[in-house]
Amino acid sequence: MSEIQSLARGLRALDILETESDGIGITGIARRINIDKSTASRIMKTLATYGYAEQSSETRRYTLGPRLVRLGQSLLTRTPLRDQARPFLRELVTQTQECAHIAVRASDQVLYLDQVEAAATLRVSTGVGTLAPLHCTALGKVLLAFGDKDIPQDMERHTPRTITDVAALRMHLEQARRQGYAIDDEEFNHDVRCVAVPIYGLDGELVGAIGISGPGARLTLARIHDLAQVVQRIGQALSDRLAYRHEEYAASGEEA
Amino acid sequence: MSEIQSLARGLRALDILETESDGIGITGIARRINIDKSTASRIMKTLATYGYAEQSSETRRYTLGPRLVRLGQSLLTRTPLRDQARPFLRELVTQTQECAHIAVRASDQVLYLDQVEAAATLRVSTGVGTLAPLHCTALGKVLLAFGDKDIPQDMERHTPRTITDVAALRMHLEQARRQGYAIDDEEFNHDVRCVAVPIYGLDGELVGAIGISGPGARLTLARIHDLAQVVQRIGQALSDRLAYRHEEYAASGEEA
DNA sequence: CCGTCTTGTTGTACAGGATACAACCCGGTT
DNA sequence: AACCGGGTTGTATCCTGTACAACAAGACGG
Repeated sequence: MSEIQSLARGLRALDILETESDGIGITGIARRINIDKSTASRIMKTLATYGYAEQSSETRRYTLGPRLVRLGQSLLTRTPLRDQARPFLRELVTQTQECAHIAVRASDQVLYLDQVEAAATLRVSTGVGTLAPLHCTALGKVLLAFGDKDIPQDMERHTPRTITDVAALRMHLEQARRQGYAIDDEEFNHDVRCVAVPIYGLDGELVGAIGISGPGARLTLARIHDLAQVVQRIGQALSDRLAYRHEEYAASGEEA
Repeated sequence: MSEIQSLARGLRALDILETESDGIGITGIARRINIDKSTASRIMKTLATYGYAEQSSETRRYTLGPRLVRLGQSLLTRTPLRDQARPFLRELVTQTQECAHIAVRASDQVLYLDQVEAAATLRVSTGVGTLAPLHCTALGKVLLAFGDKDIPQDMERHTPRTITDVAALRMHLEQARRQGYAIDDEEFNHDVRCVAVPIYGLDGELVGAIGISGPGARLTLARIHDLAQVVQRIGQALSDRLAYRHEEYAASGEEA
């Protein structure tokens, strides 16, 4: 009633296409979402006519369509944050030799907007566009601690160290707020630690988070608190930059 | 009959969201696609539950959802071409001082996978993910001339110089094939010229095109034929690299 | 503070459209 | 030629998407 079936099926089909990088046929899709192949055929045809899917003319198999590139790109570049942050991410990598990430909040998850990878062979790489939980990532905890929205209900456990108790998390966030940064001590992935700090916009409101992550052996707890200073400094610089840009806007855009 | 109405409406809604960067309300969407607001409400709710749209909890307005970032990114990174090509694009920019692009064919259009911008103040910038016609762009004509698929039927006119006659285009492509590169002489945008060459994969099949574009004043017809040599050299280097990489893959057998 | 207007959500009855089944087509294989 | 797996197209049925209306919640202006 409140969810439109055929639309939902089309979206699920897109989800399936994402997992099948070599393309998938009508029959395969029909099986995966338990519908008749004739229905699947019409769904895919509709997706194709709007550019959301594409059908190879020879193998007849479907893949993701070019339209999605544009939509995704449009969303990424929409927030000026991403472009502004790039040089700061790079600086972070050269100073720490670890991978740097920037993320914003998307409903009840962390959305990774961009990353710059470190040169080390062993490194932590999170794909751009990845969604991760708020309660067990450094970036996510920053968004919780320094933002005004509340904590999501379900705190799924990912490792033995994941904080799954609301009260415990609340105290943890309080500490993060005091020290100005949040860390993830193998709470999401085994053997991966992260530090992150908030990024503020022009009016002092939280717009995102920036941080680094690396393998536990290299990013020990002792070292991570040292590196936190570096991350804080660069996060502050980025926030300053964002505020500065805005005044430019305000000055030049006044008469329009 | 062959197109599923409610799915199509959902996709059109996404298209609309792309144009409305500040978000748009239910009523606005309903107006734009001529349906009742109750229907629009349910469509948007479905899109939101699957992450394709997102509703601000305070303004109630909808924007594009985080899911799309991932899908778009997945499609872009799917083809290893893009990552491989980046350094070559950069090299092209330093050698020519013009913007460089890489593109592949997506059904009957050119899909711009990536670009590197030149330093010049006056420059030609085409957004990543942009779709353009095949018959009046240098990249597109390369894909036609060196590929095995046929010429699309409708050749829309964009400038006075656009080639709109099939026979004329066929001859034009024949010439491009002979000289090894294609040019766009203000056939798509006024005062913009481009040169492009094919990129071949491991088995010698066409995988894409790479080229540069710039303002007509700087990229004169005389100069463009000189620069074609540079583009050809770099295109060749990229093709070699792709072939080489493939043998690496086969040898090392990359992990999941 | 109260009407009024706009905007979003939810019930509900109806009919229009999505669905499943079957027939058909097309390439590849035996 | 017969067979088989996979895709497309008709068609009748009934489900589901749709429009209308009522409701809720702000936003405004008097």
